[in-house]
Amino acid sequence: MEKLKKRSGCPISCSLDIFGDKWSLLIIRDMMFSQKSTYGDFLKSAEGIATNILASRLQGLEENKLIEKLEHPDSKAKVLYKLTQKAIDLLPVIIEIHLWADKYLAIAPEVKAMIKEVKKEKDVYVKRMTKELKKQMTAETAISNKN
Amino acid sequence: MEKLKKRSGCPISCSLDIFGDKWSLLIIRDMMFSQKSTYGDFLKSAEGIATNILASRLQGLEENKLIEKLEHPDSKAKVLYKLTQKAIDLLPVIIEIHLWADKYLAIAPEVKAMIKEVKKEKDVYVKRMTKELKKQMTAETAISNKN
DNA sequence: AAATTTGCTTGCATATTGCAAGTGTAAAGA
DNA sequence: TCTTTACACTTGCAATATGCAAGCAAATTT
Repeated sequence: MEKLKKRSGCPISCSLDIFGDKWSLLIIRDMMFSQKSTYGDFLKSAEGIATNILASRLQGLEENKLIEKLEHPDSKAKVLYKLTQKAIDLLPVIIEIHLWADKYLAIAPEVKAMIKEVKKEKDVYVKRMTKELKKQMTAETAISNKN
Repeated sequence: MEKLKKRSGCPISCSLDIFGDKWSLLIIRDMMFSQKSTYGDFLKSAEGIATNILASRLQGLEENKLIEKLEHPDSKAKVLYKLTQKAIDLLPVIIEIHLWADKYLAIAPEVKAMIKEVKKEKDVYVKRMTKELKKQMTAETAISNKN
């Protein structure tokens, strides 16, 4: 259980209160770029998140309306996590981090193709990707509405 | 003392390893937008960082070459912290966070003017601001070179 | 010479993280 | 049907990080 404390009215501070940790943006990244959508999917990611931390981050993201829990079409045992528009709109932030990292850090070769594409036409890329994510978003309905 | 562990080759993950916490970006924000440059300045910020945390974050930022320690022109008792180009190039990330926060969070009225300006002409704003920060950057010389 | 400013460090209580193991329900296999 | 297995967590506990208050040394001011 995390507290929804607001340290100030600063937009950066408020934003960091929501996703300013080492894991939240990685979950969103997985959902945006790797079509991951279940608890098990997130556990498989390279960084190796602990199960309890994943649970707590998913809860935080849901509380902050960045993700929604859906019933999985394949099985009742599974839970399908979906990005909200609020999270999709973090794409520009995530893209800018990519560009910065590309400039200053040593990054894995497999992501360089995407970054190259972004560098060519950033706005076009963001718009296209946003549209695509929105399409995925509107595909199913939430179970949390049933409560 | 923080460890420089890299969880993966992902640009987001690597970036979060550097500034993915609740304080680092706030220090950079203070240096970018409020001309803060000393330890005492950072302590005065609205969010209320603890002295030991501030010291540890400044050290981390320096280790990651986002800031440099300079001797303060006014006094030997003071230390002047300065942004590097690497940190200045985080401006687009910070701007995008502002835009996202403006859309989804309740933010203080005093920052709305700046956001409005950004929304009008983002690229122009970023370029102008970057130039200005760079000008400030090239004004003094580092003391860490003396070691 | 004494008091104050400045930039930290130190000690300690509390909170968060990470790891390993366990739990409950649903689905799949025998 | 009975038994595994899959899945999404929860729990306990050790390790680490954070937050608060106090302390401290060097530089500056009074």
